[in-house]
Amino acid sequence: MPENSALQKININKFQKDLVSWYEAEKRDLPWRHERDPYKIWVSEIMLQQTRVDTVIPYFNRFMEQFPTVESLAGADEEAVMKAWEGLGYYSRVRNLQSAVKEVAESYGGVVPADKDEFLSLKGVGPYTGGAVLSIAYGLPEPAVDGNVMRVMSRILTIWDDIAKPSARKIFEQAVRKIMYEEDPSSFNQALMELGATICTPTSPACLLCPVQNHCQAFEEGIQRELPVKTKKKSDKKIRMGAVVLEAPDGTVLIEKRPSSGLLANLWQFPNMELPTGINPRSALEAYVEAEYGLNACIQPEKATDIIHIFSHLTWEIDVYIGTIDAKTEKERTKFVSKEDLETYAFSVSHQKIWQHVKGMDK
DNA sequence: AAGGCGGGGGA
DNA sequence: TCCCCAGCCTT
Repeated sequence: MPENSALQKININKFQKDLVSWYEAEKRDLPWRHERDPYKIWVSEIMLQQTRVDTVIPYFNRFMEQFPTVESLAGADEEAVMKAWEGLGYYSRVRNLQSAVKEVAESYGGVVPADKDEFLSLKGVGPYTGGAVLSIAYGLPEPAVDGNVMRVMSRILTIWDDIAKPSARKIFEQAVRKIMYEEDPSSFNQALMELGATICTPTSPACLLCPVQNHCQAFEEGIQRELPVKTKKKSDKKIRMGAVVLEAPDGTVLIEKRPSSGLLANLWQFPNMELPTGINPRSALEAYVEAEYGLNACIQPEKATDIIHIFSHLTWEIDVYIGTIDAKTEKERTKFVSKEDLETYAFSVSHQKIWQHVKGMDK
């Protein structure tokens, strides 16, 4: 909680008016801003978690064409839903979303609950998403504290808590509650986020264009660049991977579905392994294919390409090989698919790149 | 409280 | 390079 003095310096009524009138005049035209359907607002908020607006827009439009209602998503084929999310990242979001939507269909008669406890109990709905949907779709005066809001509020009120710590969120939620514009919580919450996204940016905020400059205590003291306080995360790990595209005599290719939990859960991939140091990747892969799939692989000696893939917490360096197998034995999570069908499966981006490269070699 | 979980764009 | 993005879940 900011000290009382910080909050008391704010003329709350004027702050609300300056912020919301700026928002009404300047807000970006975004697809979900044409919608009132709580389901559609909800989907947009899930997609927007840790994901930029420009990235989300085409995914949102396609998703709404494919799954326009609670019922359509609740009844949709899981593979089709994963394919619609392919490339967007954080795939547990869509698994949880479909699970939650099914619960809405079954337990709430298909109506997204407007009750805070009920909505927050759904899978994948946390404090931010809960506040966002309840305020935007139902007009409830709940805070929706994301990274933008913490940055904006830390500057307005000079809040020095470390926003990297989970405990900080409650500080900002309480601050937002105290200045909440009860007449229009939807516009107020979205205005705080819009300000953070377009004016009150992390580095070099555009304070001279800011509609609430007069209310900003960091600007008054000239310390807007020192806020918010955020500790750095540790550097990431590097992992060397070997992957192989194996073709059967009939021209089909072996793919495998990843485990149902963990990194890139339920996405499809080519056979791959973490490479032990000091061992020939080709022979390591042949032994792996034999042990894992019971298949006798003949892998070309030269690697086809290598791919660097950077996640937020680790890096894969993938050596890619191609080869052939003489038999087709499918196991529980493997499939042999034709080259035309392959692109109907949802792959991680790194393995999409593997296929793009191998496909191009055929010419 | 800390770490896993994707991918891309901007400084 | 590093940061950060309309965060949530598990441990």
